[in-house]
This record gives sequence, structure tokens and C-alpha cells, in this order.
Amino acid sequence: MNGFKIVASRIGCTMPASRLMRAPYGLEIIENCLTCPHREERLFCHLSPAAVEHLAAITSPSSYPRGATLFVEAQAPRGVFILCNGRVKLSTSSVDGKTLIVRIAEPGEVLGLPATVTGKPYELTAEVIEPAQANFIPRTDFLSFLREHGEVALRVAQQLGETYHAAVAELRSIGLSHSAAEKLARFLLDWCASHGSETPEIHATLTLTHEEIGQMIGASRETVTRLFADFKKRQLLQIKGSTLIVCDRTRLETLAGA
Amino acid sequence: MNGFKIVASRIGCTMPASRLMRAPYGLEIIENCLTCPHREERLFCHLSPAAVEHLAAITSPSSYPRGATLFVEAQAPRGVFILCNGRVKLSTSSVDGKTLIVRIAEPGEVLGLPATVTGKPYELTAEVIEPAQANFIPRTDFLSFLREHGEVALRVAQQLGETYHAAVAELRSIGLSHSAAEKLARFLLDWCASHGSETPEIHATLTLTHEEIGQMIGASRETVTRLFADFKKRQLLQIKGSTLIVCDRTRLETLAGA
DNA sequence: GCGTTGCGGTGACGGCTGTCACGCGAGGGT
DNA sequence: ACCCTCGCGTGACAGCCGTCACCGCAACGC
Repeated sequence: MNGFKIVASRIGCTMPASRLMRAPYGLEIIENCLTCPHREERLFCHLSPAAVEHLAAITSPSSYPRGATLFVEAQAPRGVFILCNGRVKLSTSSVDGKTLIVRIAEPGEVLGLPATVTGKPYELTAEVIEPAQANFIPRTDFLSFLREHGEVALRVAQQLGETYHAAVAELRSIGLSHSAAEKLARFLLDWCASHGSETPEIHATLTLTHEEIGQMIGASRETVTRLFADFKKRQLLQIKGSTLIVCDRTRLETLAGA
Repeated sequence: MNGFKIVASRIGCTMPASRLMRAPYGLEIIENCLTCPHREERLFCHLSPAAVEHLAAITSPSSYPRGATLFVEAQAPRGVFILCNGRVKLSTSSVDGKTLIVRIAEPGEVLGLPATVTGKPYELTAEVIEPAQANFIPRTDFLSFLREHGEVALRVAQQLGETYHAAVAELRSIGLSHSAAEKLARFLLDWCASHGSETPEIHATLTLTHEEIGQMIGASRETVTRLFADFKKRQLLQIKGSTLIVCDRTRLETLAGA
């Protein structure tokens, strides 16, 4: 199982040359960035032309199938991955097989940044859950890039600060809650906040399995199933296929203890 | 209660001018740094003379009594505190009064860094538990300092990466464990690793109350008390006053599931 | 000396939730 | 068509641990 993942990761990393020719995602994202509406949130935008050129030179694109791992926990940091599209599950697991999903990374995020900057091993495992394209930058190249372009180092620091912020939020949610119901309610509200559309109930697509939701909130699969049934019975929400409809947001919020 | 803390924080921040004259801790720590054996771990060392001078200009020292708070959760970031000595408890708490201690900061650490860099509110509350001296740097000064000295921004990024690393370790410990005993065992081993002396059992001074330990591992005070009694009965450890002696490290480690 | 306060120790109890076990249905490969 | 896998639903049960309640003890202020 683990062996498979590592192999898959290698497959993902070494791209056939033809692919590299055809699909210069590296340049693509950098250029898209200049026109994309969220560019100020992204890490490598508004750079000097010299910096852009430098960045393009050290960046190499790859695409990864579902189930591939970009890196695994405790591995020495090889570099950063800029996620262009697809979604990646960031998790950590204990020796006995229990897994905690820290977050699901979305396009635009930079993965492996803390480990690459500090030189400590990757603290998480990054597994592709929706086919992904990502730009890889080797650690040494990335570090010398940062040293050369001080402006970017500050941006990196900001990004790290935000990642830390999210980690603390996660800690709060898991460490300060009394019940699994509370955690699930919080999780659903968070999920809707970032993936939902308000019409006038909140709709959101929830492609995670109960098992994965359990791993995100620190509960067992059965508990999640039971809680969903309970929430449905209490008319807080509905599930239609893979879309989640929150019927009674306020009660869900009081349940979350917010 | 909360009101008191905020007032105490203000008292801590505004120093009588005489004190500022007498005790230039700002320069002190910077200069000590050059000779201290851990200087490569510290943030503001090996700087160019210009940077050192700039830093000294924006830094203002204060001392804080036990119980003072440097900053409180959700507050807009005012700046960073460089802890010269004393110890500071970093915690977060929920509306219903439950508290989670994220870590105890030791001299040399920079507090409030993530919030100051990102501009988001402080994610934690910093409360002095051993009388402390700290250098304060206002946010705007600090940011322009970083912009001017790109080398330091990279150091800041590294520090943030390590803080993140620690947060993930905390998440793992709290989120992946099956029992409170496991968490307590892990906590004790961690504590000994950073505060212990090996002779040939491990000795360490543990100045925290059971309540505080409970808040660090996400358990109730009573559970901590019971677990200590249990560990003592099973001859894993002894408590003499405020010193902890680990008698059977290996069994404690298997209990921690490491 | 005496009340107060904070910390530690302990018993009783109940609820949550993890675990085990099993069933069901959908989808996919052969 | 068949089987296998994977995800979901559900019941039974036990055990951990949070909560409440109370006690003892040491420190401290007066």
C-alpha cells in the first residue's frame, strides 16, 4: 500500500520529455496570474521581470493521477509544489494507521512550503484526490531564488503565517470541542463558507466520503454516518447525491458552539 | 477577568521613561546574541551593522509581571515580542471557557510573529507565567524593517515554518491519540526532551499545575490527576515536589505509542 | 489562630463514541 | 450474470473520561 504510493509519486514526478514540451504549465500559471482576479492572494505575482524569468527557469510542471502522492510525511523536503489545478489531501497519520486530514489544498496553494523553507522533513502527506497539475521547484533552487529576491521571502512568510493560522484554527476545532456533533457542524459550516453558494439555503458539493470527513474532524466513520442521519432527522440539512443543503443554518451554528 | 487581563497587558506595555533609560534590553539581547551559543537558532543575529542599528531603533523593552498578557486572541496585531527571559503561556480558548494551551514560550522566541506578518488577528493569547522581559517591535516598523532587509525576511519565514511544524506536531498528538494516557505520556516525554537532564533516570522540573497539563493535552484536571496516580502506581515515574523523575522510559514510550 | 484560596486526590455516574459485526446497494471488471 | 470492492447504514456493547461533589492540605493574609 505504502509501496504503491511511493511508486505513484515517482511516476508523477518524472515526466516524459514529450509532455514537458507540450504543456508548459509553469509559464501558464505565472502568466495566468497576471490576469487572474485573485492574483494578490497568490504567492508569485507582481514580481519583477527578472524574478519571473528566474522562477520560470527553476520551475517544472507535472501532472498527477488520482491517488498519487506529491510527498510523504517524514520525507526529507525535496521542494515546493505549486498547485495549478486539481485537489490534494494533506494528512498525517500515526503508526497504527489512524489518519488525520489537516486540509484539502485547492488550486493556487503552495504545498510543502514550511518543510522546504526550514529543511525539516515534510510534516504532512500530500495525496492527489482530484487529478492535479502542479509546478515543482527543487529546494535548493527555491532557496537561492528567495535569497536573491527578498521581496518574495516576505510573501513566503505571509503565506506561512496564514498556513499557521489555519493550523491553529484546526487545533481549536479539534482540541476545544466537547462532542463529535460540534466538530461536524463546524466542519460543515466551514466547508460551506468556502465551497458553498447561498440560494437561499446553502448549497455545496461535498465529494468526501464519510471516512474522510471522520478523518478531518477526528471521529470514526460510523459516528459521521450516525451524525448525518441525526442532522437529517432534525431537519438541519439534506443530502442529495453529492450536494449538501443546509436547511437551518442558525441551529447548525448553535450546535457548532460558535 | 478578561478586563483585568487587558489592563495588565497595558500596564506591561507602557513603561515609565526612567525604566527605558536604565534597561536597554533591546541592545542587550542583540549583543548577547553575538556571543550566545544558540545564536544560529535566534532570529536576529548575524545581521549587517545597518540592520542591527535599524532594529535597535524600533525596539522597545518592557518587563511584565506574572499574569500579564502580552496580547490576547482575536486582537488586531500590534507587533512582535522578543522574549528575553521568563516564560509565556500561549493559549486559545473557546466561548464556554475551555482553554487549550498550545505551547509555553521560552527565552529567545519571537511571539506574535504570524499575526504581525499576515495582519490577521493574533490567534493566541500570550500570558506571562514567569516574570518576563521582552522587546516589543510595532507592526509597521517591523514590516518596513523586513522590507528593507530581505535577508531577515527569509529568517522570519524559517521561524514561521518551525512554528508551523510545532503546531502540526500538536495537532497529531491531540488528534491522533486514542486515550488521555497516551497524550499525557507523550507530553511528559516531550517535556523531558526539552527540559530534562539524564542522570540516569530522567529528571525534569514540572512547574505546571494538573489543570494546565490538562489544558495542554486536552483533558480534564481530574483525568490528569488520576493518570499521574496510575503512572506512579505502575512505577513509570515519581513526583518529588516539582521535579519529575521518569523511572521507566521505555514503557512510557510504548504507552505514548511512539 | 483563622478564614480563604488554590491545588491535588478520589468516588459515583452517565453519556458519548470507538469498535465489532453484519447487511445492503451501486459500480466495475471479467 | 457473477463477484468483488467500496461506501453507507445500523445495532450491540463496553470503556473511557468529563462532570459533579466532596475532602484534605498547604500557603497566605490579617
